[in-house]
Amino acid sequence: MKKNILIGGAWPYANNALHIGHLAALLPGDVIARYFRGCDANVVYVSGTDCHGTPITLRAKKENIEPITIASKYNEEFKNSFNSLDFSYDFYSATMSAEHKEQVKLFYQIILDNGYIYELEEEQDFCPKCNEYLSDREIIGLCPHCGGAAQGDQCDNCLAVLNPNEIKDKHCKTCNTLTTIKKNKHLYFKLSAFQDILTKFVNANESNWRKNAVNETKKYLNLGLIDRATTRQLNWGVDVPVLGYEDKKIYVWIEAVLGYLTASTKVLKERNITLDDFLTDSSNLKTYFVHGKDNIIFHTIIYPALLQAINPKWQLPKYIISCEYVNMNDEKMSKSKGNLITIDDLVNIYNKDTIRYYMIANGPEKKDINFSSNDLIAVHNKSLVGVLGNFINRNLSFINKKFDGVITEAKIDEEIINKTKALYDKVGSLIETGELRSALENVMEYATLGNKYYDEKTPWLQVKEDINAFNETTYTCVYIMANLANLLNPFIPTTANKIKTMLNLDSFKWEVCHLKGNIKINNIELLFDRIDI
RNA sequence: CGCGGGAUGGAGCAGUCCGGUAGCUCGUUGGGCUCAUAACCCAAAGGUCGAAGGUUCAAAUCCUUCUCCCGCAACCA
Repeated sequence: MKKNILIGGAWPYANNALHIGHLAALLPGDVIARYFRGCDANVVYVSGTDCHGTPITLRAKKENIEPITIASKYNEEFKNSFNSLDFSYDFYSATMSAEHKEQVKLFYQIILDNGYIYELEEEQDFCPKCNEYLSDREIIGLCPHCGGAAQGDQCDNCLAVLNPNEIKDKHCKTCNTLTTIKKNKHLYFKLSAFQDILTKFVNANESNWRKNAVNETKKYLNLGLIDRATTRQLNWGVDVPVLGYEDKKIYVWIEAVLGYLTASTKVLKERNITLDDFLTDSSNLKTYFVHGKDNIIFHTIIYPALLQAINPKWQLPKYIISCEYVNMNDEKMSKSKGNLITIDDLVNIYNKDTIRYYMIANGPEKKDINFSSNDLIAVHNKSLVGVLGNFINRNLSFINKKFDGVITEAKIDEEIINKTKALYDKVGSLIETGELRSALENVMEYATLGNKYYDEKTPWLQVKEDINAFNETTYTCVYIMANLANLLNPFIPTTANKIKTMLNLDSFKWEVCHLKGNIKINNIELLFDRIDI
């Protein structure tokens, strides 16, 4: 029976271009997806654009355009950016799509029917001039502690975290009118009902989650979960399927994470599998969620609680692959500092596999990393040109010159065969646990081994003295190349494909590639060009 | 006591969860090779793993205390 694998990449928010931080956070998902496809698993790799929410509506208001214009623009941009780096989503969705909205409403109804949503009337800030209820971030006022300017739930002056109700002298951020208080009703999700089950859930998965995810989740659980509003006073989002809530929408963080389910449903439908079967069959299913550290609790608390509320039999996230941050020269990346590098910036300058390689080999798996283009170039020249590219090129160009591109079948070195077999297991299990840096490092050591082997055997002498020995050396090296292609495919697929094409070999499998017969090399090309600074 | 992250040869980092001869890349020095994109291979020098205590046969790794550095409006992985 085929393994079922669900991989959810975080849904980028349609308000700014994708940058290298997104890349670092999301790329592991693609590596894992490609790996499991190589293992012949039933992989469902989904993501999409998060289109709703307050920031987009505020921006639309400011620029005097419709929110959908902004969301559509970024949605198209995101798709192009992901494509340019070979992301292999089975489906890349968008929360503004009709399918998503419809299905979210159904899920909402189920949660409601299961008794996890209740109505609460409370007082909310209201701007009489705009005639609108105001969210925290639409309010400016004075800090009750220091008297400084406070925005939303935080004081800019003394950095205190405030209860929005205690802010003094509140004004509407848009029109600066003094706010009034008006009663408003919202629908709340009984998150607190899941305190125990989520606590057990974290403890049970501690070894499969990144450390930051475990710590962050426990922190929130220790504070005690509190119920959260599922509705927002907005006109851009998913309708609330309840009478009397026509002027509100479902809160983004409730609706967006359900995108994993709505997008998966679409993929599974094409394969004639129901979402229910897929998620219920826990012994055969592994689920991965891939995102940045600021997204942790939405994937370890909110989403699991929603799943439980919909169907307690469904598997909760098994692997949480939550990364740390990418900094620029020790400074936090930010738009206002102007040190933000977008994915498109990178793709315009560098080979896509160089970018993928660098972001995996130096990814922020356990702590923040510093990005610098000099570092990227150094890694490119050292690892991709010097080790990988050189190993393949020195072999093939020699064969091309001396033997017109024909590699004669010969005995493959036993020791190399054994090492190769072991490598698939080792790298495979590292990928499965999300340790991609280490996985890739192991693969590259294999290429280094190739160079070492070549030097020790001195085929340039063997060719004159002992043609049998020469053929064995060369055939063994080609064997290493063929397996390198397999092993590298999850990480740098374009390059892996080039290797296979040069060797006239076909598809990728996560298993030892045995060679047979003579091999005719296709016209060889350099895998990577050296970058001179 | 606000929260979080960090401190490992000259530089940048891995190893810390699951204790067992301190590892990688760059740089430096010397050697090898000439198949290869001044690429590749070998070797040497260089660290009491921020400090102090503790646990242990054994600590960079576990526990306690301390010092120093960095991030924490918004955008945002």
